[in-house]
Amino acid sequence: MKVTLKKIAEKSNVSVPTVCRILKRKKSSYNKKELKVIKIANSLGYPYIEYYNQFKSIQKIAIILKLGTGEFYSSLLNGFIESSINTNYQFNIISIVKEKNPVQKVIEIANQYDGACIFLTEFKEKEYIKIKNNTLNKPIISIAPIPNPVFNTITFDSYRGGFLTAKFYFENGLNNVGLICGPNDNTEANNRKNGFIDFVNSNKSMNLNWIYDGDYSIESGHAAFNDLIENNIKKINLFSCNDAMAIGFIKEASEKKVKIPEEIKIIGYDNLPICVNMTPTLSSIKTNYKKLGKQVIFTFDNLTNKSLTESTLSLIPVELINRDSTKKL
Amino acid sequence: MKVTLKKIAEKSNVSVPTVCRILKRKKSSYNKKELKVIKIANSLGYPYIEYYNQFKSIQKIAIILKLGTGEFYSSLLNGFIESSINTNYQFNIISIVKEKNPVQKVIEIANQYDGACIFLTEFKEKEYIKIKNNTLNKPIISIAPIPNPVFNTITFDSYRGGFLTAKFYFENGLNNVGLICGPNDNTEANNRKNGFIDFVNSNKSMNLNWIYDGDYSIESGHAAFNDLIENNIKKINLFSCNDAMAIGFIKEASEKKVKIPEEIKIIGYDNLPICVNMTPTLSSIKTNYKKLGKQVIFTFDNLTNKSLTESTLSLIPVELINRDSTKKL
DNA sequence: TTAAAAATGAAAAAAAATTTCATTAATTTG
DNA sequence: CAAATTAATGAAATTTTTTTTCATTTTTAA
Repeated sequence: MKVTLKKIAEKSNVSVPTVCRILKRKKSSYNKKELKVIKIANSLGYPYIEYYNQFKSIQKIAIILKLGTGEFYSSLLNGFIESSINTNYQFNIISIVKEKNPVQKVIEIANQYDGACIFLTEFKEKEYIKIKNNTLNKPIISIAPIPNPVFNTITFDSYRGGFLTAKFYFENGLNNVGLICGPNDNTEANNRKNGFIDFVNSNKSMNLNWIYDGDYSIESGHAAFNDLIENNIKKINLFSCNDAMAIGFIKEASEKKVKIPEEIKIIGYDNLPICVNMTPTLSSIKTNYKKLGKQVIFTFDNLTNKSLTESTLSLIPVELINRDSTKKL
Repeated sequence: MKVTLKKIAEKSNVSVPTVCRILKRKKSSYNKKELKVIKIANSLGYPYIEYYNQFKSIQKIAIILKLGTGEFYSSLLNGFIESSINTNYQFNIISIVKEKNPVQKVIEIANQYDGACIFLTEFKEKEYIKIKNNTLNKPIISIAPIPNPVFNTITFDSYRGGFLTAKFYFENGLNNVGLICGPNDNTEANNRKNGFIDFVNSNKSMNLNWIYDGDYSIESGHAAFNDLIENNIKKINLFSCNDAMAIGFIKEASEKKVKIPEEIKIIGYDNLPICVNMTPTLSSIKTNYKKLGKQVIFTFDNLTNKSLTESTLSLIPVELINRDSTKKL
């Protein structure tokens, strides 16, 4: 049923004109009676309440992702939230898992908010186009890269991250390298891998002697170590495409008494807080999610203020943090 | 400006009556033209659109917390999200940090959603009462315990967790115990501590030989270890009120070549995924956040279906997971 | 090709919101 | 403390918005 002033008036024991006046008048402070009427109107769901519109400068943005366990998600979300402090943006984190129709769900959510920031690595061009066509006028940003971005995309320079890792080994005379890949349908994981491989291939002195296909999980880090041993490789310098797999790898190595960094060196990706509380501490590629969030907010400002332009791809730089897992001996 | 059918009609090149008919009619499927009108109405912010009301069975609940880094938050949120799969509830995670007036912020957020679930450990009775008085009719649940709950509160049986830990040491003949506390203004942390202390005090054979005041951070785990060494304690069985401090403690012990569990045994709290990927693996109190989420949803169902009753306190049981950090030698 | 059904917009009707205005209540001033 | 001023209120009138009626047009089905 539609909410009318009449109903609000009845509930609050004042006349319709009084309700009308209270709800449409903008004031800096409201007395008890006015607040009572406003509350009743709000609880009935009356849509035109100036009192609430006064605070409406805040943009509610949906951060849509597939949440999982592990420190990565806390770091990601925490950086994002930090970037929104003292801005007009309020980030609402919404996790979609096991949805029959995730595209439809994203469309519904985006339409309910003032904008959306999507981090769904399994979406491809087709899915994004469908979202775009059904969310007219909503500012939408993606933070998961795809080869041909439909929306403005802001992501880390993953290729550069992989590249820096290989470069580090090269510059330290460590030419015998190996790679633990992430999910191969994940563009970002592929970029990390490609940056590493491209550097190695461009330097004749370097040799990529082992590759393992992981899936970003700690368990695939365990499996990676066991695969390495089965292949009888004793000394190697590794790049794990995320920290979780590196953590699993180190745990397994520690149990099997294989020494890191003496025998095997390893560099992870994400620079999770746990990196400094492992033994050995884990070298990793640092991605600054607060920086990413700031760029997202900057882009939202441009999207809402100006007209929608072509979808650009912004790459936030990353850096290698050198710790004990790659210590020189 | 108020959105009227006239404006929608102008934008979509149809007459006012046609717009009216499209927006008020409930249908199972809509043709292209109808969808166009609905989209324009929606983009202009017209509030009475049946199309959207059809999906409105979904309850949007705000999960309000102070997000931080570390695996704990991922585990918490992930359990919550999992519990909402295939229900009528959509959880929206909103982190409030560095707010000048967090109480006012919570009130605003709660009023914008169909309900709220608050996890703000620094709030006390006074704050909750203010929230209650300004969010008439909104179902609100707290998952942070306070001594005298204002809202329905659902939380883990932290006291029991501490109790179980002490009991475990006692049953294994380990009577020389110590404690790393959490923030002392945090009711839940105090409950964990009290459960442990109360069991120890009720058993004359047990001795609480060392207490350290931590703050839940990894760093305070480092500090705790150094304090233990300064006090010249070599052998002890510890309960750390969360995993993060236990992780910091173990890291510091490993650097200083103090062996766990040979010299010191330690049990954490939260059972984070990292527990099984540390060396040694960390014994911990397991809190099942999916269970907690299910109970929250169950309570929401009761709050919305029936009238608001007194605020009850539900305690979800916890269990001790025994791993290498407390291994018998 | 024709008949029936559906969709449309002009006009009318109904409903809702807003303004006017006289009355009453509250506050300020002498 | 009383008079004067100001503010708040609701009935009635007015305006705006929504909804229905109905004749016409368009689409679909036979």
